[in-house]
Amino acid sequence: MVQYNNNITQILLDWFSSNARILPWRKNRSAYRVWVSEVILQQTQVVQGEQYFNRFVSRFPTVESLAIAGEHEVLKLWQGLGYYSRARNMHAAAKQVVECFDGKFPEEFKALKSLKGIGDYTAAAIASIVSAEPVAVVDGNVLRFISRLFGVEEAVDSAIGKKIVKNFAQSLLPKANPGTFNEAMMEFGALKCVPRNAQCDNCIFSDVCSAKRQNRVYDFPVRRHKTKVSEREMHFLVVETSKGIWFEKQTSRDFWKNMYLFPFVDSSNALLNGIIDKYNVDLKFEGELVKVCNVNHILTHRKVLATFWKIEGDLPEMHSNSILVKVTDLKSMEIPVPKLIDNFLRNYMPDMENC
DNA sequence: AAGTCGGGGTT
DNA sequence: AACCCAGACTT
Repeated sequence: MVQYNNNITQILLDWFSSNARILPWRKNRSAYRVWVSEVILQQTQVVQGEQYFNRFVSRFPTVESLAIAGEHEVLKLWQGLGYYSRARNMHAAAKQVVECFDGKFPEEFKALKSLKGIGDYTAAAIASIVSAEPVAVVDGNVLRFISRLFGVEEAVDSAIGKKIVKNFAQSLLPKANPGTFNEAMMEFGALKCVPRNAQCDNCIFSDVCSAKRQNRVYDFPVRRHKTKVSEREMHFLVVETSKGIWFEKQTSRDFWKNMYLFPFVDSSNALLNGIIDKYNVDLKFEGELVKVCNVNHILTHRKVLATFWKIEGDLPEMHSNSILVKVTDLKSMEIPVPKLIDNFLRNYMPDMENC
């Protein structure tokens, strides 16, 4: 078995040495840069994350520069990438590094896990790649690759199933350059051992792969969890005042936390009074309430049924979470907004300029 | 252990 | 439509 595993390890390393993609975080390596790349790539594909990585390290080349930035600027750089808690946690972690680690980014698994937003996967990735700590990573690619290779029948979205995969991955991990091997497993899962239309013909593991030998490649990885998608009605009010459009920062436990939205309520019944009550503002409106459009915005666990309304008015007093943005500044504004709002601004605000 | 959190791509 | 992506946090 040991010899068997050594062969698998070496075959994968050989494959990686001639098939590794050239990616921006694979040069000028540092714990900081690897950290940025790993967090961006959480639940995010490489092609989507690449440009975000370049912009992020260009604006924040060091952990200190990130720590002293304002959160809204960090979120603005993250805009469009989703899972915005990653950006908020990174900002908090940067401050932790400055305060608790004297500004030097930690490189050991245990220390890394003490930072906000760094769990088992990210700590193992950074520790193995930067300081050659022999800890195996388990991400979506590894779950698929290992569960197929060894025919893991246990559900990988259970604690026991994940542990089984982790143990297999750890058993394959070489003591020399464990980070390279971790990257190789993920690269193989991303390029060859893909979810559908896996490239099993001429696969370098076709003779040893349990799933392939059983002709059950797509039975793995076993998952039991099925995602439930709930619907959520949101009625946004676009208030055009003489000083600009009214935006509100999401501060509740609701999603899109700390991003900016138009003020909204869940029901169109008594919309204006609902807004006035919810945000406790003295909104002086004039003219008619006009429905601009309906938009169905699909998220992973939610279907947002959005309706955008507009009205002209004025806000005599504003609280700290309110902001007015001039119509002419909308396209270059500094406040972070989710994709739903960004799409609305790009698709419908030109019409409003003509109103 | 289960629920929550975005957005884009593939099939 | 359903599933997946270099997952982590809260309850």
